[in-house]
Amino acid sequence: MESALAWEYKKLIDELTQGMEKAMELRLHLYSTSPSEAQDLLLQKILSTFENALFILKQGGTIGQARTGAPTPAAPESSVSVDGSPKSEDMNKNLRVRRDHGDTSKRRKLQSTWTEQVRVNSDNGLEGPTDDGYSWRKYGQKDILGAKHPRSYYRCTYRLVRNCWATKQVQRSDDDPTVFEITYKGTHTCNPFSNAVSQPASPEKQELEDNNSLLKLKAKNLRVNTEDLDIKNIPANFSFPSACIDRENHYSPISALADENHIGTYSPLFYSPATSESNYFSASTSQMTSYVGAPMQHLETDIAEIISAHASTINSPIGGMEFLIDPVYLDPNFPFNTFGFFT
DNA sequence: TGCATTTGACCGGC
DNA sequence: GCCGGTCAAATGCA
Repeated sequence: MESALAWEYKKLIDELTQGMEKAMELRLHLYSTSPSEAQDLLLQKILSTFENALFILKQGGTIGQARTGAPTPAAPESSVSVDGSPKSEDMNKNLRVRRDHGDTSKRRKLQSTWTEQVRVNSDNGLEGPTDDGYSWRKYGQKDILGAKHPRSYYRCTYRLVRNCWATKQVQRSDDDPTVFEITYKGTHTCNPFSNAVSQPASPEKQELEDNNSLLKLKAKNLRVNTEDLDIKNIPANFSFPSACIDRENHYSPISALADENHIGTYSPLFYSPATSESNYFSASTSQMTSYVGAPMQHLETDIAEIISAHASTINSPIGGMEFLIDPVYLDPNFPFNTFGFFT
């Protein structure tokens, strides 16, 4: 009896996942023909419906708890530790200032984790898995015992400036080098509502805002990518716009990809070009930085101390909203007419 | 020059 | 003591 239920449960998830993947494919095709905003919105709603259903299933019906129960990102280790006093042993060694790993590991323990496998097509020169819509910065690589390939560690680019503690690990499969196992840890909080720092409008961003067809621009990028998928020598600097930036711009054409983080069951469809497994992500970071117009490293190192104390406070009510990036999730009172949101 | 990546060292858990 | 995960200085790149 239980096994039958389990089978039905699994079947249901499979079906929903398949439906979601097909919707994603449809979106991909749609973007190759410059979709209208209404079409895009409709697709987002379709995807959100699938996401909701999958999420509810996976959470055993405790969607509310799951959404709000996602670990609220803890504040950075404190403003003191960012530039803070080095530990004595460090002082005795090479003067490197280190953070309190204890807090980090505690936070990691609290974070939700899920894994997905992504196959890439090495024939067309794509050696890395997908750009999942977020902006990642690589912060480490390790040789793993028993693994043929090193594991790469990524964290959200906006970790400190927006207190977003999402990380992911990417490991190339031993058996099939075209398969990457991506482990996500934590959820993104780098949405527009959690702006701890108001980003100055860069010329590019202003141009985007002045240009009333941000959507078309995004679609154009998407179209370029889909075309490039069919050719070799894909421009190394191409990638999808980041969902973070999309959110910054109040637009999330790939929000479903972003939300896959909360589903983790279907394979993303968008592949980023890459030269190696260690740098295949976030080819769009420079592109995105141009949107943001903020020197991230400086923000991280210089402003982090300033904002870190406030970020948790600012973000705390937002932490539970990290699943709300799709309209379906949004509170009815959410200001859809916010500048640039679906406009 | 600014930013992302690389890489060796460090830390906590087991 | 080993190992995975993270940090941050050094390096590379546009």
